[in-house]
Amino acid sequence: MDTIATLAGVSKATVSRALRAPHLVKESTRRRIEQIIAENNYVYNMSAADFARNTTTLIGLLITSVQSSIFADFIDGIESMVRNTHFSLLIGYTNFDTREEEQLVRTFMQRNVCGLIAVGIDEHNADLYAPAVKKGIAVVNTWEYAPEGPVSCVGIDNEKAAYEVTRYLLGLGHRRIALIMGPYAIARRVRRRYDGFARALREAGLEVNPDYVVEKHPTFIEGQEAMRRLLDLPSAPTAVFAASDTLAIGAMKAVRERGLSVPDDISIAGFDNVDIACFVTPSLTTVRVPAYDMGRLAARVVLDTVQNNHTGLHKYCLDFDLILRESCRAIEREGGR
Amino acid sequence: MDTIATLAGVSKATVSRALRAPHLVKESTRRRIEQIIAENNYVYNMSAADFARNTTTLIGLLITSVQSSIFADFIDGIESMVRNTHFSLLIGYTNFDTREEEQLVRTFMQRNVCGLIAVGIDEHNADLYAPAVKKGIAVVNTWEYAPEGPVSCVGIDNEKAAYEVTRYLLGLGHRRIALIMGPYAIARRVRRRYDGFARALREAGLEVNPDYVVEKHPTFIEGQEAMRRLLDLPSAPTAVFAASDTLAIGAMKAVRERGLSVPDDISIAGFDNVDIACFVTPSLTTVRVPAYDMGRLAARVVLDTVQNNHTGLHKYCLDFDLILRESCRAIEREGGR
DNA sequence: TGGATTCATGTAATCGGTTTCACTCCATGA
DNA sequence: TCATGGAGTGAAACCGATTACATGAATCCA
Repeated sequence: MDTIATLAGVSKATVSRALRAPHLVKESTRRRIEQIIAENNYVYNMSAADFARNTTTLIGLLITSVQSSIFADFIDGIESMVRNTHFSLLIGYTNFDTREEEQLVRTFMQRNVCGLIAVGIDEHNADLYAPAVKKGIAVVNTWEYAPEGPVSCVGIDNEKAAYEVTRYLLGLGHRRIALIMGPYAIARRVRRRYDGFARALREAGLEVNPDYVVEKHPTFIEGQEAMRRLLDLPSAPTAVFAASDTLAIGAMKAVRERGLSVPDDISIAGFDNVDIACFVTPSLTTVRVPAYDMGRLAARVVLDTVQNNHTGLHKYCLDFDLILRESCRAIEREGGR
Repeated sequence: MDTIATLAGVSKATVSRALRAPHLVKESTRRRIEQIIAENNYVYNMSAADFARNTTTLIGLLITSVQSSIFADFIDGIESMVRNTHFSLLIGYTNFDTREEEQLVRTFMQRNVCGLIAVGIDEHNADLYAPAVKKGIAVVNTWEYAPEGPVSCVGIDNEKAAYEVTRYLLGLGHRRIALIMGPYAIARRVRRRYDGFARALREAGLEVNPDYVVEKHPTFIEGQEAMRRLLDLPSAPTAVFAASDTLAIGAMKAVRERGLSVPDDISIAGFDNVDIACFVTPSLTTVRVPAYDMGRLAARVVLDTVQNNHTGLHKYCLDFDLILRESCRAIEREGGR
């Protein structure tokens, strides 16, 4: 930059301004500087700038893993906001492990990120993010709408969504309804889905049968395993609410391998509406989670906070949709089994 | 750090060494420093360190998008190597767009990354990475094994894989074989798959029918569209090689919606072996691409180069496997249609 | 026992931007 | 005509680590 300054016959202060605050520099000067920069293929040193300004244009993302495809949508959304800005995205996996999460937050703090986007900041790890908040970093939690939480959030009402799915299954006449979900302890969003499921049953005068609640990591294989276990029960469920499409699709396979049919013998509903949901047979009844929009909005909250110095918390609750397809059917024979 | 130094009764040079090169500091001193750091919740300023050392511990990743699930595996692999190191992963989407790629490389250079991992550095954009190579950044191309390329690479022999799939379909008696693939111009790995497909046909005394080659972006929907087009042909193919599982699964839906059966009426083979491939009905015959290992290895090449100052190019060719499942079948009726 | 070597640490320059403050110049309006 | 103010720019301090070099102490070997 010193070289550029000399060549342009100005001070490096002016060069710096020409790049970061062009409105402070005379039009002609700015153009001269830009030309000289282009001619001398000078590379702006963002590390130096970050250091001098004691902040960066890095946004840290904390996510369990990108495997679940719904998370890919989410990242796409974030990326679409970040693209064409001078911000960049740092990605870190928590692997469903609080230790890793601590480690990542620490790393991101050391890297002086200007924002943090997380999937699942819960009550018990909120204080993990407290130093970041105190430092003025824009922290945004996603997936679960938590109006009372200590950080900004962009999410949906998971309890209500699960409630509505369960209500739908009840409305089809099902009484023996099982739930396959992510590990209960893992995240508030998971617990909220359980809550919604339980509330719908309760309101219908039913109890939650512990045998009908299976906790599994959201993969196809574990969905299959969960369903096998349910099918082995003396009184198998007639409907299954899988709290992710991945689990649902795995469960569908388990049903097929027993020679049974979805939805004739067992109805299955999913959650997420990933792309594949309408390409499996039967196509999957599920809840559309606006993951892409959630990502966009979360990124926007960060950019807003940073660029416009917009302090204060943002709280967004996005809509979900119940998407009815072929995998659920009204129960025909009255009286069960 | 000055504060820590004062409290510990040493110079900040010693503090710095205690953190970055512990072996240079006496055991007792190091422990005292560490304790004081813990007590005073000091946050190491990586920006400052990066600036001082004129390099970073950031690795830039250039990828089209993480949508294709196979890329999620890939990133998982990278992440698994990066985790528990002091390196971090910067992610950037190229969106199948060379402009974006240029922009990203520029940004990553400005951010002073120590390594770049890319999916698809081709002949025509190799010079885009030349400045990075010249600067000493570890650049690793992935997916396609290119022994003669100007950068390190970790990939598979896409030509051979496509050749083997096509040979397999020919071996089942198919003669009217179509190819659905990503946009031809997009990447060498795509062209190589075409080459392998064409070679197998040629060796069997067949010509590539231009109507049988459909270029689509790798999504379910575009796979469905491609298959519809093929089914509308006066002489539809009896087998389809889709150059990604996503396309294949989309194609399977198009077949079903015409009331036809996979594999009874049409055989379909995919590429990638994504998780879902064995959960669809029929399960998908495909090529296993070792995406996770590719990611791990690519990251390892970067870390090796940076940590051990290991210059020179690394070239790795990984194995693929043809995975036979239910979606392909020997043709029964001789003489076609 | 003296010289060489190694270990442990301190001193101070350095990295390349940003930003505050000061200054000049010129247009404006009373 | 002169005070005022804004636009445009420069000088220089500053950010917080790293690291080359220097120094003193301890250890080793002949």
